[in-house]
Amino acid sequence: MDRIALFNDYLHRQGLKNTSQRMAILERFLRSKSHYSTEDLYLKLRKDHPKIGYATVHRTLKLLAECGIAVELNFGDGQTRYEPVKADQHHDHLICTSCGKIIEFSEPRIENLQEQVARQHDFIIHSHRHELYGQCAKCAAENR
Amino acid sequence: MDRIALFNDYLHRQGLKNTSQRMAILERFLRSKSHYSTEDLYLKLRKDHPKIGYATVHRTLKLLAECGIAVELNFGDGQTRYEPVKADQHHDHLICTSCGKIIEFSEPRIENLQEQVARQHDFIIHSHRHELYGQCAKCAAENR
DNA sequence: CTCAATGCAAACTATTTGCATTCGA
DNA sequence: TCGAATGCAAATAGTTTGCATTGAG
Repeated sequence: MDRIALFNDYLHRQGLKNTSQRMAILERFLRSKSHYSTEDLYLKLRKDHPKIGYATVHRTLKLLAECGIAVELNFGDGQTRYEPVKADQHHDHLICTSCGKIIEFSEPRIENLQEQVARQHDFIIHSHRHELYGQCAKCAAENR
Repeated sequence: MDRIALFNDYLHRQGLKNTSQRMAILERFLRSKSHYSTEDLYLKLRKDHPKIGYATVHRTLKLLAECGIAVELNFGDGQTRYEPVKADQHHDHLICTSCGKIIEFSEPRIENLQEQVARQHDFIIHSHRHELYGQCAKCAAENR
């Protein structure tokens, strides 16, 4: 089941409605390569769908996060970002604090260790956030 | 050098001044066992120092973060929290999304893997954030 | 038809800032 | 004395909400 079907399914189960706005937002969101703040996505959508309001984008992103299609990310700059969940390839982030570049990484050995830690504390992990902040090669070279 | 001396030193190097408010804030902050939001700390301080303003607490916490005495934490609830850095024992967090309980953990093997990942991407890590969200044993039992 | 969704503007919340006054060095 | 710090109030920024209208089922 693809994510569009999954969303429709979720809406139906919750007694919510499938609107053209929601579809447009989801569709555009899924095409994203990077991380969208509500505003980013709102601005992108304006081009093809100038009538979609900011609040609708915001509410739809919340919905997508609820049903597991999106994850909320918070890099500490006071902006919440959303990114499509790829069930098959979980990843975390390296964030360059100089240029803002975001690199994705995934490291199964870290995930394993997380599970070990959780078990030690009788804790059941539902999600996690793992971000490494620093400088990318380019910025490190420039600031020399 | 303890952290009070370290702060004084930092202030002096930056041409800033050591005030009674800053000392009171630092002192109270260091006694904290948990994580303070600006407001938390402001309220605690009101008892003994009713004249200290919110903005001063906020600005001092920023200063403490700058000089490495505090770290900013962001658990995604829209509140920035600060916690004293313990140079000797870095740790990350397990956060119960049911009761809000926060458990600290540290796992050197994860830190090592982080370094490996960074190296692979020509990245220099300055700091990181690693949080595991889920349910603690108690909440998991209750919600059954 | 009915109730959820939308779009707009207004409300909120946490954070940050401007400024007159106070105070440390 | 001089510039930094303070406390207050006001400004911002991001997020969320109320409500009249629209539209899906």
